[in-house]
Amino acid sequence: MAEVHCVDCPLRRLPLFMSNSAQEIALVQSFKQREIRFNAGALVIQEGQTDASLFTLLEGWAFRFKTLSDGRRQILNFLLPGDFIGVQQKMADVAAHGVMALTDTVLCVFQRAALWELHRQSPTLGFNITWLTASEESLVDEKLLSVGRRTAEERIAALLVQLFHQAAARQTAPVADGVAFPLTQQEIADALGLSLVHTNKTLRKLERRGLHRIENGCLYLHDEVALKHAADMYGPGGVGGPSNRPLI
Amino acid sequence: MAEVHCVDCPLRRLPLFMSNSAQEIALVQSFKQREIRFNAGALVIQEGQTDASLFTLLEGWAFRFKTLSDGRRQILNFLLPGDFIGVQQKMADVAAHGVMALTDTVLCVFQRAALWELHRQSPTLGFNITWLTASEESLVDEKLLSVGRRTAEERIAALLVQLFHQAAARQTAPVADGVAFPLTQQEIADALGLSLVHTNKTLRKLERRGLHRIENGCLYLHDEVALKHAADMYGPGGVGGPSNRPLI
DNA sequence: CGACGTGTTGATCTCTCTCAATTAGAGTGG
DNA sequence: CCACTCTAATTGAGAGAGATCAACACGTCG
Repeated sequence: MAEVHCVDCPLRRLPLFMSNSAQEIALVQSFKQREIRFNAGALVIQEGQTDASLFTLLEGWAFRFKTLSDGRRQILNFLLPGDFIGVQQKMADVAAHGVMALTDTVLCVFQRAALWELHRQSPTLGFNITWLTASEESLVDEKLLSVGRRTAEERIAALLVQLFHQAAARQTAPVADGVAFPLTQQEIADALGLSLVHTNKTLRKLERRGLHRIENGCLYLHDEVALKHAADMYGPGGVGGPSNRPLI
Repeated sequence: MAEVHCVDCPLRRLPLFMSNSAQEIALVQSFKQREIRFNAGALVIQEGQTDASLFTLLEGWAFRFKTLSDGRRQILNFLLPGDFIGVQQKMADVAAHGVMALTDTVLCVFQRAALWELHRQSPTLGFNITWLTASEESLVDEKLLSVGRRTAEERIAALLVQLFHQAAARQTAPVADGVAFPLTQQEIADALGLSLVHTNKTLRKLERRGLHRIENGCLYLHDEVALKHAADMYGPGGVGGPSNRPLI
């Protein structure tokens, strides 16, 4: 149960993340309080909670979500190792979102003042936080385009392509040509604004057409070009391209 | 055509915005290059453009949007005076969004390096930029909930309530109990992921029920409680509540 | 005065939702 | 080892919210 020192953070070994100076790493370390584990399905942050801690996702997947009073749920985006959690809770004047663990997860917990102190003591890390926040917004933008204007088939195809790249960029041990994919169809549905049943039917249709396969919690893209075409995605479409991203 | 000095920025007189120190204002001023005007409908930033300037919206309304190859358009959020424009363009590794002027607008133009320099030279302003970015993301989150999980009627009601508060908070001269509302129904439709026709029908239904009225480019909420109820909004639901927001 | 943008309304059509039922796998307890 | 239970995936059938098509009204503007 030994906690990782930030210097030895396994995430820093991934090519996705840019390297920090020893000084920056020490600063981040000084704000780390502890690690905390959540089981799959556990609520990390409750909707409406405004005094949540700051977290960094170290292991596992989670997601941000919002719900309506009758239980309808919208998943805002998925969180993967290296993602920063809890910036909005301290800022928002509109009701905040919840965060739920999708798999068993390990999080690094930072004291609440860290957000400000990082800005104050290191402009570079402060800038990185802005970068991460803006970058997460881009993901939500993309999802809003999907949910607002794409058909069910296009939405599913877009999600598969995007998550594949997000997951691949954080994968330490490449599992053949597939990536770990722990989502249930209900979660896919809630992320895309679709019903469970229609999500299933559309997913099967794409699978029968040979574009992808989901098996034993792994996602394989058999025809990424066709998927991107089906999704009307003509950009790079993935996170983790040429440029690196900050790690706090 | 005299350009405003940041010290005399009319926006600072609004109760919505928190006050900055003279030093901070001078710093912001030092990065201001000029003002620029756009006519209604003009493209401020093109989709995919990654070298755009930074702007602050001084007068008028604009919106951020994304489109698919066949022209389907999703409006991501509306921009009102005081909003900061262009942070994502410098950060995103996914294709960026466009920005279009909704009315005739005046923008303050900042040099591109300002984003980093503000962080470097003033942790407070750097923190404010993070705040603004996170706050904008909250708006997109809320819209994603609408588009993904609310019915057409709920979406329209939610949008009316939200825009009413956003507009009211920036209004200098209160126009009776209404606020300026320059949106066409097409733009409302594109913001909510609905068709123009269905938007019109739903809008009329709410209007006939006496919940609101749109007349001569002004929006009046006749029964805000009922609208919030119709929208399934139980939080404060508005931007610009008790706490002030930064102005860059 | 005609062209154009915006708003309005009616009539279909269809994509997606809801309801219902079945299968398969993983645990659990007797 | 075998019922029993629970969750997740799957498939069919019918219903409905919202899309599309088509007309028309109204104001502005060159």
